[in-house]
Amino acid sequence: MGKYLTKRSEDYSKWYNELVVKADLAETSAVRGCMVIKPYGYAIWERMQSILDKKFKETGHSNAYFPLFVPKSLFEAEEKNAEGFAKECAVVTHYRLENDPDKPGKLRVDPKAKLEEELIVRPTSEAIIWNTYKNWIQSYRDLPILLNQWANVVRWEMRTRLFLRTAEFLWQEGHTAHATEAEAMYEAKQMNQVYADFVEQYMAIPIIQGVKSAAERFAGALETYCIEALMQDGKALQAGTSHFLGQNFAKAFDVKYATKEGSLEHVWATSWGVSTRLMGALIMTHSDDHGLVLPPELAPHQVVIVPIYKGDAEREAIALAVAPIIDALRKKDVRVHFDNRDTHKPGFKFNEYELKGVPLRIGIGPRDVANGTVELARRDTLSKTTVDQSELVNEVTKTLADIQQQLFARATQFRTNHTTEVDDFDTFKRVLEEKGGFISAHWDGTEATEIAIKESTKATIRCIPIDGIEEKGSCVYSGNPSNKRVLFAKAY
RNA sequence: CGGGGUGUAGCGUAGCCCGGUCAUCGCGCCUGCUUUGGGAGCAGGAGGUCGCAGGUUCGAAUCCUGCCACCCCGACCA
Repeated sequence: MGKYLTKRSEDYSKWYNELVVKADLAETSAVRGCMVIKPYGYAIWERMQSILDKKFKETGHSNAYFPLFVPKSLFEAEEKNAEGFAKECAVVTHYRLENDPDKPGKLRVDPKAKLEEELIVRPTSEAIIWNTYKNWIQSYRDLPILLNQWANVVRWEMRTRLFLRTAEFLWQEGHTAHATEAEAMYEAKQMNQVYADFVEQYMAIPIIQGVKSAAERFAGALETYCIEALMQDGKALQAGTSHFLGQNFAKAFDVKYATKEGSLEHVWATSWGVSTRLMGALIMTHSDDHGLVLPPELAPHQVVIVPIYKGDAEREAIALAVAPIIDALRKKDVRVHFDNRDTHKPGFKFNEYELKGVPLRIGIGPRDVANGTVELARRDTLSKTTVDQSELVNEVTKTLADIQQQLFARATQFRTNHTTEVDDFDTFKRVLEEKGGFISAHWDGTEATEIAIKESTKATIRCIPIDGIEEKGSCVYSGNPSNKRVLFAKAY
């Protein structure tokens, strides 16, 4: 176990926070419940952004930007949405400070500068966007509108945690308007699939696609599609959601279009988003007691080269030997970093890059220069091999692909081992307590049962899997008939 | 917002019950020499309004009151 980290089994929560800080990803900000994302953490987020952005463009979307502030009257227009977020809104009430006459050198809020209407700092942008769409849509010719925005949002949570639940977070939110219900439904499902592909193929995190129960549904949605992942401590994490909003927002903001036939109809809507919470999923899925483990597809540096030398002469000789290696790797689009700092020893660097999760490390010293070899070390297995320099590029690209695949396989195996089919409530409680993970069980479909189970066990329905098999059974709690299993878990 | 806990150097901490050479130790940082294939060693050095504000006292990191911040557990949540 790494000497920087607390053993996971003892206190996962502390382990996670320490890891985030030690791996130089983020720290707690002076602002309550917010976080500072540090350069290394942000570099990972940028990789996610660029990959997702490309996928959004490929599915016909464009980026745009809408205001941070939402006038209260707009915010409250869609009642369910407003009610859902009301308890966690930051509100701007004034627009000016002045010198405090009682405390020299201090400022106070100028009471004369009270806003006539309060501004809500967006917790999500449906309201401000649909108020804008109203002006953009008159005819079926104006549809569909397929927009995404990269933005920050604020939700004044009671308790916060780096990456998983911060008062301010970064995300993307897609907001689309369609002429027909079928089109909007297709869009909502399509974007959930985009998320699923991204998280599995790039982040190497296996997910379950499903729909939310009514109680867990997004405020204002008719259907919420989601991807659910399982963390190493046996708790579930909602990694992304895509909502079919029906005509709720169109009705609330009076957005109608003229059909080909000349009638006026409300438009159909979707919204979908993933956030910096995905960083939390990444950390909690792959990391071990030596630190972060990054899948090669996301790692800002896929390979780090650490030189080993005594004195300036050796240092220069190794730099000369390294130069063609870097060139060859970059030609194959491998993101490679040569850490030639003279201020830290090799052993220190080895540990530093393990902590930061760099997938592959190349060590090269005088011995290697003489033999035409390098030492290649894998982060995921911590194994080391000696590789001929002539074979290096092939070996690196092959190994990176293998690491990507192995991480996914390992996480999938973990989830399989921690998914339990259960048919009676005593077993349900025992499995949840002793083993954790997903519990696949029959549910009678009522909110009353869902609430009762939650109150008794703290487990919630994470999703109703979309590829679930029809199967006759009886509800694990009420015994009433059910035709499909759903996934329960304790969640973040 | 309810319950519990913690605030001492950049980080982690001892001291607090029992007020008085107690501001302790480790990491990190700086300088020099030796080192460099898994977190270097030795020597020297810098760094602190003991969370903030009051109070008690001859004297407060220590006792009392109030406030603030953070962490954990609830409720809430991407």
